[in-house]
Amino acid sequence: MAITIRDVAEAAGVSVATVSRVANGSTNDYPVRPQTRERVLEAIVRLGYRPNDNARRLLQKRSGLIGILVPDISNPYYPEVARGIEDVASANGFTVMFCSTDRLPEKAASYIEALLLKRVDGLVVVGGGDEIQLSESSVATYGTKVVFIGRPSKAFSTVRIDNIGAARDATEHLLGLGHTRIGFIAAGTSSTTVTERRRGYVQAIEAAGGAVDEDLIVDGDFSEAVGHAAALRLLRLPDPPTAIFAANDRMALGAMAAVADLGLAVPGDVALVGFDDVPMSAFLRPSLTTVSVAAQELGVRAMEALVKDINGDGRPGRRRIRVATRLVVRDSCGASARQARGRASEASPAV
Amino acid sequence: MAITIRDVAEAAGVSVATVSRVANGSTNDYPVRPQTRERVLEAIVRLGYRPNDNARRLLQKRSGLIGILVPDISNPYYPEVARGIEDVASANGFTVMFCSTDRLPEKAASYIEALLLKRVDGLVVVGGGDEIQLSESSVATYGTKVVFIGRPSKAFSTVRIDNIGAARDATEHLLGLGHTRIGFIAAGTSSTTVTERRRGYVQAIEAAGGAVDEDLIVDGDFSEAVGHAAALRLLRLPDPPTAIFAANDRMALGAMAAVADLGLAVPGDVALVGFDDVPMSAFLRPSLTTVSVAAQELGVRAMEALVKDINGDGRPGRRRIRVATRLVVRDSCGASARQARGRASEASPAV
DNA sequence: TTGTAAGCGTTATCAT
DNA sequence: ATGATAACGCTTACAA
Repeated sequence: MAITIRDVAEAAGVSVATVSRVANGSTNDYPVRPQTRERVLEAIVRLGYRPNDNARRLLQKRSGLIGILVPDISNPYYPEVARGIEDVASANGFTVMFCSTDRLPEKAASYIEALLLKRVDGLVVVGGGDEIQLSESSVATYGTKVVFIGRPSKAFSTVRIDNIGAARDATEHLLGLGHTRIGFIAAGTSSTTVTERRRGYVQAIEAAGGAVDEDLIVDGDFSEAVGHAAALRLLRLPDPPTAIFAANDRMALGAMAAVADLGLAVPGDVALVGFDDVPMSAFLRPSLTTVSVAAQELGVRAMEALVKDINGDGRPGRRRIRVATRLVVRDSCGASARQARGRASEASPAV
Repeated sequence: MAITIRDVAEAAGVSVATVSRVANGSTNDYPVRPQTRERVLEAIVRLGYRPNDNARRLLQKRSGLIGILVPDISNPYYPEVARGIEDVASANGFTVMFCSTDRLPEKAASYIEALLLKRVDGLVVVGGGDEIQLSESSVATYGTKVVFIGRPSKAFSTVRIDNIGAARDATEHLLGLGHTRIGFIAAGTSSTTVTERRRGYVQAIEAAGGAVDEDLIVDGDFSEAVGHAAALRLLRLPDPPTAIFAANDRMALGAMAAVADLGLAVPGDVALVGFDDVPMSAFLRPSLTTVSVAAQELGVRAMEALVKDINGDGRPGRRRIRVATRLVVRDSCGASARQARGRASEASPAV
């Protein structure tokens, strides 16, 4: 039904081999007489011919495909990571397939299966938790190279941030501001990202000689709604926290709303710190103090490692790549309280 | 190098045809003796065999692939649309390839080319502007079915919202609240989405007997940063607007920050209305009044149309599908000013 | 410089 | 119920 290489060959009066040679002119500098090349090119354009990628990939070892598995496409953090991956992938001639598991085991499994079926050359698994089951052997069968971002693994290469250290820093920052009761809004227990951030939180408190009050740690997922509910619960405690550390920015936004809904102020009544530094966070008012993770860089580093593994002729290196984080101190934590206070009081008389 | 159907056949002591039959047991109820099937299945599992999708697709007419082109993956609106597409795509056995053009013509062109090369069965183009050049003929060559979401087309099916009407409603809402000077933060001129929203804004003002002040219309892209800058410019005008209508929620967030940065209050000094109703908007304080567009439904409807076109045996219908929008009145416009005021004053005495 | 032909890994058609 | 074998559309030795 569609235009094939044979149609072009016939139209140009040459063999299919010649057509193939000029069609791949970019990657292949096989000698073809200019005049012939011209004729073939003309036929290609006239007929609108495009080589069938399936056929082409069939006899090459590579599919040229990279699969990306993210837990939740609606979290603005993941698109940033994806962009980093995407940039270096396309720079290296790979096409990216982006799949969101919604943290559902069945969806994750079916995507992994589909990607393996498609013989992706590489697989990037970003975050997520137990829902993702990826055996080393299943991936090894077809030599698929794998790299994890933000999740641990003994078997595969990983690109990670120091969640524990970053969370400890954030918590210490709050501690340093004089807070002793600091709430922590976690996000499930399945994801190591969160358990690590939680550990950092605990470490900081214990290092400061404090005792961890389990009432101050409340579970969530990663959404605004749950952050809102969690903060509400925290703030209605008999002895509520004076600061809240949320495991991600979206939940921090929810928490910020909860504080306002209770007639309280950030950071005056409740100091707030998030995690991720998604684009919106700088534009909240008060602007959100948060841990900046250079999401795009995570993607870049991961894909760079993948490209090396794919092009490399042996078994993949089990790389352990670390990307630095940075606590971005803005207004929500109260460290710059004077300025924030100033702004707020300016606002009051107006209307 | 990898396990092929022949390896399995040999291991199980059967022909490749038999292996193929049991490997496709799900879609194919060809009779195979249970005992034989068992043996083959065992070999498949033991060897970790997975049929090569390229080879398989090569002799079927369909690729089973759907391409999605979005302008900007970091805008939380698009992932919602993508999820709608994704859901019905996978329910119908299609795999989705998600591509973000970043509004760059070269990126768009190269993605389109790659998707056509891959013989995607369907292509969903979401939003975007001039950067996307898609000729009817290039797509027709391989029978690729196309549907546009939120962008007009004579040639292809479209799923759209009534941008003009929705923007008019939003503006009229502001007008009804007593505002006469209403700023509009646009977002480039290339996207019809924005030109239409702008037209609705203009229509509402003119219908109310007002004159459109070009100074009150300021250009932007779709980001928070630009919304912030645009609002700043608007509010520093000699005769600043008392209300601002932003062409999307991210810019509205930026505008909200700008208002606060000038020591003013939303909605007291400046009423604010956005467009999209992304998840965050309900959790801003004041919560953002915005036009809810049911992004997911857009995706669902588009993909449903695509599935019909792909399965349908003829040329695709040029469908014109409309999805309703709804103005979600929250606090930022001041319509529920009393409550909002109440909350704010509760907040003041606290610390 | 160009053409011929042998695969690539499947599925589908036809025998058996 | 099972097995040969011919495609599918392409690239690439190898021949010419």
